[in-house]
Amino acid sequence: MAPESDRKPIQFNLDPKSGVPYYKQIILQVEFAIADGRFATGDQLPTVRSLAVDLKINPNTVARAYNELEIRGIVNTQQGTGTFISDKQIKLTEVEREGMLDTLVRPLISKAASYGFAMAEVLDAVRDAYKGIVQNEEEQHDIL
Amino acid sequence: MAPESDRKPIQFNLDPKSGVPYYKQIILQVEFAIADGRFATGDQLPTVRSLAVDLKINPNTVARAYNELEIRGIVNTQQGTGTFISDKQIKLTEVEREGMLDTLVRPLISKAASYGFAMAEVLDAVRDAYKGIVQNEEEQHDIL
DNA sequence: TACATTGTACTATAAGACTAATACAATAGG
DNA sequence: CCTATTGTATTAGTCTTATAGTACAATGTA
Repeated sequence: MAPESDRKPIQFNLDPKSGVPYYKQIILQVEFAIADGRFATGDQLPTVRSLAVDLKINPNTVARAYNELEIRGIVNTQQGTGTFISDKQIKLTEVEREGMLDTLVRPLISKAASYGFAMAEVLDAVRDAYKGIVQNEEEQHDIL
Repeated sequence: MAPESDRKPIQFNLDPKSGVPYYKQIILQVEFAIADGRFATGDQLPTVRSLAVDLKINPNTVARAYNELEIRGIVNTQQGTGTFISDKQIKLTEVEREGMLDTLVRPLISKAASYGFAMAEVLDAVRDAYKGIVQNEEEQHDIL
């Protein structure tokens, strides 16, 4: 067989000492890989079993991560076939998008403000973080 | 001038169904009250016991919340006296501040990006959230 | 000192989170 | 159809979290 041996298969790795549960580490790595372009629409994720073997954990743990990703609409999964990055990168209404953003941003702001961070500082930090992500992108000019 | 007794004592309330643990709800409410000016430097928080009675929970749960707040440097606590909003609103070095912000911002960005939110959208959301907070402020050190 | 007020320590327990073992079910392809 | 491959379901074990009960210790003040 000529599998995807020529495509860099994306390196997952787990840090058992981090305190962050395995399934969450997987979710984060997938999210991040999408964000910086290492995963694109339609790409197949490693199979539940292969990734489980690779990471030396139980398949169920991988499955759980994939499941949450599917619930969030980030991946599509089909039994017998595999799990793939969602074609229609999240289908939310504008209202839902706003709400989602608010949900993500609000706790951050609450904490940042009580720590005395000025709005400008937070804005800069956000810009910096995005800069780090966009470095790998090529034809994703306007995410807007 | 208004002594503490007729200053609105800040209304705490808990939502048992939210899934968010009590002690975290208390922490968040204190953080938020600081952020929007309802708590200012030097203010005394309700005593462990009084708040426990008020919320109908165990004093230890309140104590835990106050403890975490103290660890973060947000309040000062003295046995026999009470718990107070920290005078020196967090004493972090610049390096620590940067690291802290990064820690707060990074997960947000990772998620926002994988949901397809553009940087500009996130920036707007941050501005909006800060606007909501600043409404109550008056002569508070300018958040720039 | 005496005492009321404040936070703290220790312990117990119930609930939930996390992972794994194992067996099941759907799909693709010969 | 078979069968290998994929994800799924069920169950259980272990650990951590969250809260409470109860007793202790420090502080301020008369």
